[in-house]
Amino acid sequence: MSSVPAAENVLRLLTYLAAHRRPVAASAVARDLGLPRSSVYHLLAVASERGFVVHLPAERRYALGPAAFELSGGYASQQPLARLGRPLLAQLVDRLRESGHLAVLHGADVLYLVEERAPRRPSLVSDVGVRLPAHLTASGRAMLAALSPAQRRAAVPLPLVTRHGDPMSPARLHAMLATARRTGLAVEDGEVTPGLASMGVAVLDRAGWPAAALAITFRASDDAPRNEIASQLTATARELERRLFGS
Amino acid sequence: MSSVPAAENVLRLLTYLAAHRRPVAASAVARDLGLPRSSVYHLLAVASERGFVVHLPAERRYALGPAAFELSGGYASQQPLARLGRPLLAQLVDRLRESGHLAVLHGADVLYLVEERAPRRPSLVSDVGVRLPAHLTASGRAMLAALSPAQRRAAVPLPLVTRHGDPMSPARLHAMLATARRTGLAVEDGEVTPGLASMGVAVLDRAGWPAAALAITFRASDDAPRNEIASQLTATARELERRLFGS
DNA sequence: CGATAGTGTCTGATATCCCAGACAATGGAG
DNA sequence: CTCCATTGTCTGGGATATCAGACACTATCG
Repeated sequence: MSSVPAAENVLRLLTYLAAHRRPVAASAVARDLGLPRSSVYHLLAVASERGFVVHLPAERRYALGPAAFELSGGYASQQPLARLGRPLLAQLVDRLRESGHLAVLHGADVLYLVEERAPRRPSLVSDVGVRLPAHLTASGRAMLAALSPAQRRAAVPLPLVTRHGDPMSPARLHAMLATARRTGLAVEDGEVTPGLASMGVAVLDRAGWPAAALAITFRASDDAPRNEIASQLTATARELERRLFGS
Repeated sequence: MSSVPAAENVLRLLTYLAAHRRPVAASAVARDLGLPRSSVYHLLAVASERGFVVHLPAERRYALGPAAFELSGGYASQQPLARLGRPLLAQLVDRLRESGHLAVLHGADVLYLVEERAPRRPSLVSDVGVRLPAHLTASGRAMLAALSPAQRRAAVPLPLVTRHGDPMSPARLHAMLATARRTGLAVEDGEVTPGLASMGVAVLDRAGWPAAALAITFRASDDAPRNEIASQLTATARELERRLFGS
């Protein structure tokens, strides 16, 4: 425990609320975070005053407030990745008429920073600010492929499971990542959303570390223009690297 | 000051970082938040451990981290507005081929929750998680128009200024809001971004309070299909009301 | 290069925050 | 309706978090 426990606990509270798809009861917070109930009320009170939490008295529950949401705007401004990546991704999506996103690796997951939806395409499961396990997504695989073996071991938790909780073979992931390393392209086909496939390309920094990945999501049909997508996606990732890191 | 000052201060820290477009030095945090320097380092340390802040040693500055960004995903999930509004806005944007957004009123500002960019349209100034003064935007005007006079007085700070810092007449805003009230439509023309205009319609709850506004941004030319935009926008706002609040 | 200002880390005494617990209010089930 | 569980609010003493300050390190400027 840190030297500023109240500060740490309020951050744990926000993280907890963000992980829940529904507003949460104070007693659940106390139980799940292992904090005294009265302390939780204090934290909720101060977080409410500051706009990070809203109390829903009718439901006797708490949810994140506008100030929590607003951090995303600040993050996006401070992060060159999102700021420089967005217009490039927008152009790519306009050209290909398929939806795309920019994601970063965060622990064992990918975190989606930018999403560009193409016309007549559904909103993606990869909503901004949402996480998915890296090993299940094209973006995640592209980035994992670019890590050193030690980094990869640290990033990927065992045992591996699919999106539905079934076991997944490490050898299968290993083979996919080897292919991604060789071709520069990572793929995902129907594993996140049936009927949809994705291609991902890592955006590497000067040290070869995957700072991000760009991906395009398309219908998994036989006539999908995979070669076109692959070459445009790769060119866009290279351009983003150039803008971010110089070349 | 609250009964949990460390919790409050770490939230103030996050708010401060979110308000800065660039990473920030610890000494600036201490100075501007009026906190002891050593306390700031403690807060930054715990926020870093929890992923809410990242330290950029090369610049000797601090920025928001991925956990801060991730709160936006949680917020969007918990908020029916964003969840139910996004697909409706997506359809509207696909139909009109113009970009649109969904915003809420927060203090004197609008806060953008959802943005849908149309093909070949620029990324909007109204990036998600960003604020603009309500009185300058179509969404904000639509919502201000729907407030009671007392609520409006509380929401709109005087003196009014334009985006470039010039004075703006309260009588002019008053006239615009009266028109918006009469027609159900609020407009903004070149004031946020030269050459671009927006139309906004408020989404009212059962008590007639503006829970949100939908807006469409388009080129401010004489041949813009304003009537088409107006009727589609209004229909979408009514549908969102129906889905959120029943009718 | 040296001087200076700023950054980061650490310390410890004392003021204050945190926790356990009590009580009031509310909601739901039988 | 009563009973019980849950939610929300409040209290106060002792453990500990906080603040002022010291020191080491780093970057910049003349």
